[in-house]
Amino acid sequence: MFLQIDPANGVAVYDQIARQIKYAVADGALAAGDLIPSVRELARELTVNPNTVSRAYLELKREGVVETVPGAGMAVCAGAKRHCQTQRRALLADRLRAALAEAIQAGLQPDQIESLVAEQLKTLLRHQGKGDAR
Amino acid sequence: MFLQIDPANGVAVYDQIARQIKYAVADGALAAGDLIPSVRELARELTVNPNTVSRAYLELKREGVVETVPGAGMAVCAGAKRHCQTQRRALLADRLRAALAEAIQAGLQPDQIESLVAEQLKTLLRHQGKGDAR
Amino acid sequence: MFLQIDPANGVAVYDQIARQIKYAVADGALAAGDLIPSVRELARELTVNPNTVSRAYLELKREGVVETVPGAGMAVCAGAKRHCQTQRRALLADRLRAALAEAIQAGLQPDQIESLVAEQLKTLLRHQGKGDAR
Amino acid sequence: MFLQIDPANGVAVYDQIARQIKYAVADGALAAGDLIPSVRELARELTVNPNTVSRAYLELKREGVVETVPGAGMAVCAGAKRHCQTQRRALLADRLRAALAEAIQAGLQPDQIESLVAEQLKTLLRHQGKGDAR
DNA sequence: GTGGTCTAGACCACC
DNA sequence: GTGGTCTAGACCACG
Repeated sequence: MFLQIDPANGVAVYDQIARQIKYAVADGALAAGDLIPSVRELARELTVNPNTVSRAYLELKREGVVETVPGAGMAVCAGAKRHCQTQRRALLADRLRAALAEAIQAGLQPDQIESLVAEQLKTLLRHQGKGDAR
Repeated sequence: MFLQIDPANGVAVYDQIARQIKYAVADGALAAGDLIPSVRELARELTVNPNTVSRAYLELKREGVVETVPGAGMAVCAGAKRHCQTQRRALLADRLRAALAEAIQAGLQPDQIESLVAEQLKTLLRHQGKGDAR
Repeated sequence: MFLQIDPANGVAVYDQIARQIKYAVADGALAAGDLIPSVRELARELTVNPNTVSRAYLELKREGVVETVPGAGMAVCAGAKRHCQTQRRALLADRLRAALAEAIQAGLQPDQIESLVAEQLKTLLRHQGKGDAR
Repeated sequence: MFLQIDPANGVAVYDQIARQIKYAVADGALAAGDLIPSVRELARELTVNPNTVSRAYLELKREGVVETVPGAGMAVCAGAKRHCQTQRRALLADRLRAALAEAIQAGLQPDQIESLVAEQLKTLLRHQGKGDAR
């Protein structure tokens, strides 16, 4: 599977898993009806405890992104794509807003903030262009 | 004092306190030699556990932002302003980078990200212009 | 056949099958000596794993509701009707008791519970009267 | 605390805990702002693993019934009472409807169902009146 | 094979 | 003291 987990990220592992699967659904990489990897399989692949994967899947089920198909595994729900797209945008907007708000509150001027954003974005895109092109 | 603490922020309370004091120093709101509030006073004002304030002050002392002035309290160190400005930039850059990195990893295109940033920034500045200009 | 299976029902599929067949026997829709569908046939019809149907039939055989007729298939036993009627009453009483017990434990007053029951029953009967009268 | 857990209930222990706390909130036994027992304390009291309690609390938090107060524990949220009352009614109505629907589908006549309900309810109330009067 | 639940015990940050 | 996360390993029902 296509997940990249960083255990020392601050963000909980189960959350990283859930989020990236939601992103995959939003992106169309996972379509309605597709089975996601089994708990044990993904746990093995990420070298993570099955409970951790299970918790991520629980979260996804709770949000209506996947449903369990008895005996088969867990499959992406019908209306999940739209839900994930909406949520993705809201989530990212929130995070950005929080970061920008702190910059403002810290006394940075708008042009300073803009240059900071531009700089970070450029760096990230360069890095991604080089090695991270999955 | 001029601090705004949100206990349900994700960010630890002690960290919010320390950070906002550093921002004040970076901004010149607190100048070298100025006394910061006593632990007990600030704790009462923020309705926060004194231990929490204490930990924030410990952090500030460790970083050389403030120093104990026997018999008086704690005062902003000489030279702290430059240090705080540098660190402020680094802190904010980190937060911004994290948010932008997630947007990239979520599959958003650079132009989508830029428009998201611009939108959020505009909203924040408008709000701040009106009432929130503390 | 006349079975309606809901795989996401909480109740196990094999149990739904076994129960509905017993209900049919209790009701007289299946009489002593009648052949029930073959495992493979019913499995195909319900788009369910043959093992699942098999398990349901095993349960029915174990309870003495059906018996294997060599060379023919499985037939409803003599005397099964009475047994099924008794068991049907017990099964349904159990389910009702569980639901009512939870209502009591949730702090609802007896009259509140009664009105809830009456309301649900009325709705169900109206719906069944219209289209769902299979 | 006032919880009664039956580990052999079919219903998951964590679910029993979460439900009964929600019922307590709906009933007013727990008011907004009240701290619920700590994970470890309740685990000890119910002789259950702390993880199980934790999972129940996670569920409650997710539903907006409680929120964590850093360093203090978990407290009932402001609007929780109404939410819990609404949900309690919906939940119980669902369970009743399901039980009644099965009775109808099993071929019972409305008057048979009514007598079944009345009988079970009477038994339950008598039992509760005798020993279960917590 | 699948998911779901539970136990036991550990480590962490925060207050 | 508090909650949050993770690991490890077990048992269960279901298909």
